[in-house]
Amino acid sequence: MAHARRPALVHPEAADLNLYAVLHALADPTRLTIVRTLREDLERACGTFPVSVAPSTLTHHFRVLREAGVIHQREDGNRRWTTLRYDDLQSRFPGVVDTVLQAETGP
Amino acid sequence: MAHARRPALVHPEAADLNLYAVLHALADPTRLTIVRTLREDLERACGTFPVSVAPSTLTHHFRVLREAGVIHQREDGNRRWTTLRYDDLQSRFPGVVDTVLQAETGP
DNA sequence: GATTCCTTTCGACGTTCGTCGTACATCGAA
DNA sequence: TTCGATGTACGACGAACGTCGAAAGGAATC
Repeated sequence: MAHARRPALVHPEAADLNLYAVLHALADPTRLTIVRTLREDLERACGTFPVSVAPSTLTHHFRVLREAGVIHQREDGNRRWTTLRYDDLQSRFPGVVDTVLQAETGP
Repeated sequence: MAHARRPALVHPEAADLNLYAVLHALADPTRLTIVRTLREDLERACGTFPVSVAPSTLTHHFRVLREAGVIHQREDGNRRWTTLRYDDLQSRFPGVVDTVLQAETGP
């Protein structure tokens, strides 16, 4: 049996994604910056996002995004790699992510 | 000089609409129901929305929507008529309202 | 082993949220 | 003028939020 490492990361099923939770997750500048970065870069480690908050605050924002089903995180040694669950979001809430990102930057 | 009636309702300018405030305003079932109703019916009085919360709670939700610039309210005697600021929203954040409403009802 | 790096957990803080009941103000109608 | 209908203002409540610092964990490296 494998050693008990960190507690396994919880990701909701695509079918369980909740629109209100997703909208709430997107309604924050720091988190929307994370989403935008992932929309362009596919996968990144936690510490490499262009945001300026304390590390523990960043962890909090990642949890909000993860529990809303917006991002997926996987462990890899020391690092935690993050991806956008774009296909799941697109299938449940078509166009929401892109429309919101487009709205943030302006026309 | 005119009598001091109710305090005048405050509506932000279209140029001042804030995406995070709008998303937050939409991230609630009661408020999204209000928006959907207005998207279909143009103008309604406060008490005629298909929601089930206390009147004072409804007033709170209207204030959140109004201060985010999502709705417009005008006084008319006893009543307060509410409309969706669809054109303003569309010009500042194109597609956001319709995409979100569509996402709520599902494919 | 010791050290360093990346990230989390915990506790704390002030703020905001969604909800409600009560009281109040206004208007139109009886 | 009195009454009912409409909607607000206020205060309260528990819960959640966004933020941070301190401490700790695990993994990689020395």
